Amino acid sequence: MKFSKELSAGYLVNHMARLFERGLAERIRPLGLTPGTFPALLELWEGDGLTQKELVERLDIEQATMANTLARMERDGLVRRQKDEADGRVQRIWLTDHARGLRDAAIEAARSVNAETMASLSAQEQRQLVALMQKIVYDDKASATPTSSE
Amino acid sequence: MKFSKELSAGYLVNHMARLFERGLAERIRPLGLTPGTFPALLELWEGDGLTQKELVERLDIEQATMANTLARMERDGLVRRQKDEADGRVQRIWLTDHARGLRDAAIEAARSVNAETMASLSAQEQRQLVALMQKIVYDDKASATPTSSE
DNA sequence: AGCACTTGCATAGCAAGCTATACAAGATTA
DNA sequence: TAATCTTGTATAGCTTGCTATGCAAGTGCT
Repeated sequence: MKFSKELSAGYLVNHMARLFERGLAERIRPLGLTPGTFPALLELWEGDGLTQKELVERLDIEQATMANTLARMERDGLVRRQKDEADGRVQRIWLTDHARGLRDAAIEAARSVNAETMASLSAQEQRQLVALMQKIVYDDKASATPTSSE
Repeated sequence: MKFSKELSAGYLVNHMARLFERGLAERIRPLGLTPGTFPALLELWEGDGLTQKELVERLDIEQATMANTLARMERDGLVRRQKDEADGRVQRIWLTDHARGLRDAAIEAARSVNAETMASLSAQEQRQLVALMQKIVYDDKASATPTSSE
């Protein structure tokens, strides 16, 4: 029974994800950011005051992972967590001015990482790749929310 | 300046890699395996007695990461490390009988994860995706050995 | 032989993912 | 109202990635 890593989607996607993450880490390090905070920052830059639960749902990250990421972000002066006065369990997440100020440079960094890491593909191939990945990521999530059971 | 995570290759590839990894973890847990050992196992199943350095080069993993992964694999009875008698610095990695016996089931698990995670794509789209990822992963490595600049 | 340089691996320490579990605040219900 | 269930976060402990650093074993030079 043969199995070639060069043909395995799982193997390739892991390797590819590491390439992107290394590139991003390198580029946002000067900003004092790390890759793990990026998804949360993207959401919060769109509009903060979200709860942890909202972030978890939007990013498909485990709650415990998000709690830790937010703790690091707070430690590093990127967010503040404020108790919701209506519901004492809820912590709403607010960006600091500092985090707000990093937005443009961070997004420019992400753009350039995307461009460089995909430089071996033509523009059309890049669009194809993105479209295929979207199908997997979003269809997969949909099928994880069954209509009948649960 | 807009930036949509749904269109960002870096964001998508990270998300997709987590989907594959979760699927694989679930399926190989009954075998006592974890996803991080998989690349090394694939190489060693092809032929063991490799050095740590050889694994590092073939898998594009940092040396320290590989050292830790191999230590866990040894702890879990998957490999043995034996000093090379020609060169006292080198540790050659040998699979245990137990690890050898896991091969078929593990590869079957990987195959089924690949199939299920990509189930929202047609067979042709799956081939396309793999081809595009190969271009990025292997061209990228090539271009990291520049001929002229940098 | 003795010195510095290189090479192969290990260790420390951190980020970011996961599961399992704890716990306090709300909601429900007998 | 009191007991129980649910919900939102936090914490513990693990894996897997990374950088930086240490160190012992080879290699080369003089």
